[in-house]
Amino acid sequence: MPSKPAPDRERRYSISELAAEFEISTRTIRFYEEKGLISPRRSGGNQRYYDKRDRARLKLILRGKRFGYSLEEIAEMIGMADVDLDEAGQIRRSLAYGETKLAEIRQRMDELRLLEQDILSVKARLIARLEQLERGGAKVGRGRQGK
Amino acid sequence: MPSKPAPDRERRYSISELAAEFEISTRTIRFYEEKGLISPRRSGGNQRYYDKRDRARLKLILRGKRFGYSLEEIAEMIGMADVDLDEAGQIRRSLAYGETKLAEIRQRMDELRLLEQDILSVKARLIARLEQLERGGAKVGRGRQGK
DNA sequence: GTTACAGTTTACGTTAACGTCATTTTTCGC
DNA sequence: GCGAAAAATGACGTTAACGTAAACTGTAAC
Repeated sequence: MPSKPAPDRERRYSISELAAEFEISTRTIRFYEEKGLISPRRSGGNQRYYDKRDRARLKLILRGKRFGYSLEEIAEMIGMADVDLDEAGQIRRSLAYGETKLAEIRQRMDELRLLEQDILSVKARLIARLEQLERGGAKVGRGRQGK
Repeated sequence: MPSKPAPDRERRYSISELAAEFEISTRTIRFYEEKGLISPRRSGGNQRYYDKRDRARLKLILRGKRFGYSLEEIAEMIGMADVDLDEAGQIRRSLAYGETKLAEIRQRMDELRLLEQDILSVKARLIARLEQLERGGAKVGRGRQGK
């Protein structure tokens, strides 16, 4: 039985590498760190280095943002993903929190379906109107413009 | 054949009614109007009155927000929902725009599924750790805290 | 070693999306 | 017709989420 599984020389990312990959600024990444959302290690002369997990973390943050979560909310989510395993009680609490989030996500899915329906029905209306126009009909709507 | 289908006395909402229903402030609603997102009619002494369509509009705005769209982006979406039927060319353009949005929405759905997977996998890890704890095992993770 | 580029910290600036008065009108119940 | 509640308008304040500039340090190629 080998004493250690060999730490497997993990891939390291510089801040600008990640910035380029996710199309955000380095400032943004440092900002997330200020807010406690990521905590990369420093190498030699005080430079940040990101590993696989940090990268996944960043991905999660951006994904959360795309769904309208604030950084603070994301921090909570991550707090859950980050408990770094302590006490059983803590873990149970985190599991409960996770359930809440899952429920939220499922509701979001339903809402997305609704949004899709909204747009589809607008589409239908437009197509109908278009066909009417092509048949030479002329009719005016409410004519209220939001300019 | 009756000359007119009778305009069907539509339900009217005051600004505070809508604010209460959607749990936002009246200021917010007026703000959306400033930005051209809604344009309610005024009744008698200059007061805003919202009809069914305005209400649906507001709903759409809030839904959009929950998905991280900015008001400006939502305005675009709505621009589409609002063309108020002019020329056939315009309509075709709007239809194309709608297709883009639909594609976006479908991608969002995929992402939501990914987010769900993220959380589910965290959950699995936590449960595994919990069971280990209950069997009396003790092991420490990386122990990096983002405080 | 030096030069040029990438990274670090500090600090002030900016923008979107409202919040919060203060003041003036309207509306509504009596 | 009147007082209280609701609405309108205008103006300034606030917060989150970065942008931007300056001044310094580390790192990589030659």
